Amino acid sequence: MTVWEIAKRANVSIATVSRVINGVGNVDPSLARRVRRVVAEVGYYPNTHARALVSGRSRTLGLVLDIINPFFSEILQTFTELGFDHDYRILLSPLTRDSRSLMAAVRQMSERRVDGLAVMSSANEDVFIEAFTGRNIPCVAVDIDHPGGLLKTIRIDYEHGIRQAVQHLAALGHARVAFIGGSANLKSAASQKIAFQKCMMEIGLSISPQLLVEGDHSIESGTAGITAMAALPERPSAVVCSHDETAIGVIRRGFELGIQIPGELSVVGFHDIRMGQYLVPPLTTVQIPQIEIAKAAFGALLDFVSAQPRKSSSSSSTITTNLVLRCSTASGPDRTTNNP
Amino acid sequence: MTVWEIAKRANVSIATVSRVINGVGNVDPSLARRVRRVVAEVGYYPNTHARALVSGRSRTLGLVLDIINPFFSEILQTFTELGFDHDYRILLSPLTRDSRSLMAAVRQMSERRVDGLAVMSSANEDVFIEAFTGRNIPCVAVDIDHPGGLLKTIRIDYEHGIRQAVQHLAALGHARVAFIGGSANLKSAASQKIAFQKCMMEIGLSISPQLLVEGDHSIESGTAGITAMAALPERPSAVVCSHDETAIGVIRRGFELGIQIPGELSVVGFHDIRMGQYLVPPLTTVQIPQIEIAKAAFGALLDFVSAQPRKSSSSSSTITTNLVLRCSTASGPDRTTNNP
DNA sequence: CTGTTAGCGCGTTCAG
DNA sequence: CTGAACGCGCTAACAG
Repeated sequence: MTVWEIAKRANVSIATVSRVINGVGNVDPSLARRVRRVVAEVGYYPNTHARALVSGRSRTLGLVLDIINPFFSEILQTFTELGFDHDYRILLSPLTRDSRSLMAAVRQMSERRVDGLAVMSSANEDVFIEAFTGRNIPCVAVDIDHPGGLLKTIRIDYEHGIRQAVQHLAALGHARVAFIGGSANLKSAASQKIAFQKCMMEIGLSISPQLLVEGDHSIESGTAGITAMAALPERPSAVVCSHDETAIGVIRRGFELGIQIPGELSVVGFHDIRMGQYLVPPLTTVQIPQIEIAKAAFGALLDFVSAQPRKSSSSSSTITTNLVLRCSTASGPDRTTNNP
Repeated sequence: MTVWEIAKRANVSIATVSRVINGVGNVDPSLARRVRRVVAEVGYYPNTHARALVSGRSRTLGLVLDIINPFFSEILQTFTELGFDHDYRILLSPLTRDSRSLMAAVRQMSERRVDGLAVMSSANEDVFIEAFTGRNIPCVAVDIDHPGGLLKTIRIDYEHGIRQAVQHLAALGHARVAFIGGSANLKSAASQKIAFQKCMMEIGLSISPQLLVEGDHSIESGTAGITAMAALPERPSAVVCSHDETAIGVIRRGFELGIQIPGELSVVGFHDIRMGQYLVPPLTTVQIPQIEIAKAAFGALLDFVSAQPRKSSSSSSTITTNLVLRCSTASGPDRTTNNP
C-alpha cells in the first residue's frame, strides 16, 4: 500500500495525497476528504523509511542505558512514553562495557540515523558520546563534565541530596553518622563523599575515619560496611548510603547481626529505587526523581531537533533530590524526642 | 557520506561497494580491500532507511511491554541483547490500556515496518495482535490461546509451577495451605487457581473456602488476604501467592501483625521478580525464567523472518517454572523434621 | 490549488 | 568479475 495506490483510488495525484497526510499547503477540502477516506479505508500508513530517506530525519531517538538496573526503569518508561506522545520512536541499546560492542552500538545507532541520543549510564561514557557528537548527532547525558555544542548534560545535585540526609539525621539527634560511598573513580560518588564531609562539618559533627568507607554502590558493599562497623567499639547510630542497594545490604546484614533498624541504627539510602518501599522496614532515602531526568533528557533532545533552537535552553540542567521519609530512620541517642 | 562517495574514493562503482559491504557475489580481493579501507577511513555506515526501502525489510523488531513492571525488565534486557547480537534493532513501545493510544502504537510500529513483534503483557491484547498479523507482521505473545500462521505463542506451565509450590509446602508438613490468586478474568490466574485446587487434591489435602481468595496480583491483595486470614479461628500455616508482589504484601502485613515468617507462616511467591531476594526474609518463589521467555520470543521471531522457515518450529513453545528455595518457608505444624 | 518531476541512498537486475 | 541503470516510497521543488 503506497501513496500511488491511495492516489489512484482517490483520483488525485500523489502530491495531493502527500499534502493531506502531512497537512502542508492548501488542498481543496473535498479532495482532502476523499483522500482521508481512502486512507482510513485501506488502513494506510506512510513508510517511515522512505520519509526518513528524503527528509534526512528519522524521528527516532536512541536511548542507551543499563536496562537491568532498577534505577533506570522509570526513566525508560517515561522517556518511551514521551517519545510515544511526540511521535518519536525509541531505539534501545543495551549498555555494554567492552569496547567492541560499544562500537557496535555506535554503528547500529548511526546506521539508523537517530536524530538524537540519550545516554543514561552510571559510568561516564565520554568516548562513546564523542563518537556521536562528532557525527553531528546531539546527545544528552547525565553528569558529564564538559557539555559542548551538541552535548547537553543533566546534573544531579548530589550535595543537596546528601545535605538532606545529614540534616535529617542530625535533627533526629544522631552524631555518630557513617557513610558508605561508591567507587572513588566515579565522579558522582566522589561528589557524594565530599558533600558528606562538608555537610557534617557545617553542622559541627565530626567524622571518625572508620565510619567513612568506600564501597561500590552494591549490596555487598553494604553488608561489608555494616559488618566492619559492627565490630567497632563505638558503633555508629546512623549510616547514609550512596545507593539504595547498599542500604539494602546494610539492612539485611543488620537483621542477621540482630541490630534493630531503626531502633539501634538509622539508615538512609540514595536514589529511591522502586523496591525501597517494599523493604522491611521501608527505606528512608534521598530520591533522585527519575521522571524529571527522563523529561529533562527528552526535552533537551527535542530542543536540539526542533527547527527553532530556543536560545533559552542552556547546556545543562540540574535535577534536585527529594528526601523520602519512610521507616528506616528514628531518633538517635543524643536526643530523646523524635522531631522529624 | 554515501556509497557514491566511497565508490569515488576507491575508484570503483557503487555496485562494487555494495557487494563488498554485504559480502555478496564475487569481488576481486584487491578491489575489496581498497573499498574496505576507504569505508574504515571515513567511518562510513550504510543508511538503514535506504536499505529498508529497497529490501523491504527493516531489521527491526517491535517489543511492546509493560516497562515499569519489574517482572519484565530481564526480558527486556535479554531481548535487546539478542537483537543487538543478531544486528536487529529493537523498537520499544509502552503498553497503554486505552484503545486510542493502542492504535497509535499500531500505527507507529506499522510505519516503521517492523519485521516482527513481541507482545509481553500480563493481559492478553488479542485485538492488538490481530492488527499486526492482519498486516502480515509475525507476532509472538505470551499465553495467547489461538496461535495461527503468523502468531506464535509462548506458554507458561502454571500448573507445574503451582505443583512445585504445593508439593514443597506439603513436604514441609503443611496441611492448611492458603492461596491468594489473581483476577479471575485473567486466564493465567485462572490456570493457577485450578492448578492449586488440583494439586492439593492430588496430595490429599483439603481446601477450606476461606483460604482460597481472589486478589489481583498486587501488594494490596496480599495485605488484604493475610489480614482476613489472620482473623480466622484456624489460620493457615502456609500461603502460596499468585504473584511475588502479593507475597510482599503478605510478608509486610504479617510483620505488622506480629506473625513470624516463616516460623508461623510459610510464604511462597510466583514469578521471581528481582526484589524477592532482597526481602526480609528472602522470598521462596516459583520462578518463571524471564531469560527463557525472551529467548523463545526472539527465536520465534527469527524463525519467521529467516528465509528458510524450519518446519520444526511449532506454533507454540512452553516455558517450565523452577522452584527457588529461599527463606520464607519452613517446616509446618504437621511435621517436626524439616525435609526440603 | 493541483499534477509532474527529480532525487534521498541503496540493492539488484542486466549488459559488458 | 564489474559497471550502468532502474526502482523502493516518499517529499519538495517546480510548472501548469
